[in-house]
Amino acid sequence: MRGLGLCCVLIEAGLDQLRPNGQTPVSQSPEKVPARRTIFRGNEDMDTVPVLCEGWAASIANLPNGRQQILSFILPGEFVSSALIFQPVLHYAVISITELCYRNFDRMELRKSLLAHPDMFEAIVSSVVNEKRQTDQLAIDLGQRTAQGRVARLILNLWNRLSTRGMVRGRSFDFPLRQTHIADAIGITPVHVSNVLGEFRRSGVIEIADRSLKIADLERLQRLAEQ
Amino acid sequence: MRGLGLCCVLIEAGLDQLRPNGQTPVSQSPEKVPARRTIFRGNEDMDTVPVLCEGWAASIANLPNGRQQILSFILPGEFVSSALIFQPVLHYAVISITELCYRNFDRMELRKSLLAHPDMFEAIVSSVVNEKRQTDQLAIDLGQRTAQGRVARLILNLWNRLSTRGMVRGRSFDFPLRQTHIADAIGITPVHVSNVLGEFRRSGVIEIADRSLKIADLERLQRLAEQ
DNA sequence: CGTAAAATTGAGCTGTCTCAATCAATGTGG
DNA sequence: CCACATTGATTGAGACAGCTCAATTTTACG
Repeated sequence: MRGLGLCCVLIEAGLDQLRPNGQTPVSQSPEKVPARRTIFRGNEDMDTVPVLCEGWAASIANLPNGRQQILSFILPGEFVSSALIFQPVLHYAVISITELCYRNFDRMELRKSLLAHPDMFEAIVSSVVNEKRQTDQLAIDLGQRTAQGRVARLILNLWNRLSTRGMVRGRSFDFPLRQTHIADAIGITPVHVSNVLGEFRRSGVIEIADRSLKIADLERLQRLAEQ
Repeated sequence: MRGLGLCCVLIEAGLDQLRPNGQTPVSQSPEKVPARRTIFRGNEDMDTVPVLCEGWAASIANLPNGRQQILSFILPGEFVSSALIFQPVLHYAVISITELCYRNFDRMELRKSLLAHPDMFEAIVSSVVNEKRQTDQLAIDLGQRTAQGRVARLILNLWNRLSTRGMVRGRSFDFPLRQTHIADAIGITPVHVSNVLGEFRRSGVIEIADRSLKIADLERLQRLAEQ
């Protein structure tokens, strides 16, 4: 494990431009978490940088009025928050969606090897920038698109991200989200999520069964995503 | 100017933890732009990093369907996009709101001095992280808040950011935004912006005159911002 | 197997939108 | 510096997307 830990995870993370030749930081042993738990509370001081190894998680903002907004779904290989590499504060809560496993890396150790390995530095930077772009895209969707457009884009977004990780089977993939997750992610009611997914299903755009989603009509889904 | 350029701008940027003792990168001469122009088109390759010196700008996403979302208002001293320091692509368009002035820094030169000056590195990193937090906050507002909450929060947000730059007079400040800017920023119609601002004005929460905004009842505005 | 959580469906309501008309402010050329 | 043209703001009426509340069915889980 020593000297391999981060390397593996970062390559899993799709950061394959990274090929460290020297020592790399090691993680503590992996942590397992059951589905549907709060892993981190939000506004916590953290001196480690957690990376998801298996399962799905979400980062989520809890508002004083009881509402909540999911800011991102976290997929295997991704940092829980790449900002943690640079600042020791986790701003939002993190919940597990499925059963999952993550590893903690020591931030100080990580930062040292960042400066030592330029390609690692680039890999991390591009992960920070990607995270920012995803959030920009979320804001655009929430500000300008209809419920149907948002649902369609969420599905396509997950499909694309899972594709690059080899986690799809053609146009089908594991889809562990509850409709409440979707609702909190795209800013509409669970009831309305059900309506929209119902339309999509009845009109033959998608098929959902056994926590698995199939894109039955990609073109139509893409057209819906323009709304 | 030589050796002073970036230093000044970065201190203007509120990054006052920065106190470089050696050489610092220099900017090209400042560019002036009239109000209401497109400064950058979006999806452009850029090998400079622009920093706003005077005036207000906004970064804005143009959707194929004609709609647009303002992702951030850019105030004097701020980077147009801090991601540009690390990647040579500007993802979204930038428009001038008022007449303004900005400076271009050479990215390569900037990066070199980043690595040479650790406190400069920290300053830049915290500006990247701040930008991310602002976007997260935008997504939360768009996903979970009513029109009134969004308008109230936008006003408070601008007031806070201008305060740290000494650009307020008590609870009044220059407010060059048109209602269409507000509409595009918070994802509602210009018509509805007018309605909400009208309510706020009639109920004595704010006063607007001569492109200047006064927070007349801060507590009430903060309560409205909870919605 | 039983209980809790999630999804579906329906009825009625409301916040925000669209369209449109009017009025005020801002900018421009003669 | 005025007259006109353009852009921005206000107001109203009607429409609709998405919400709330609630009842029922289905699925998941200990």
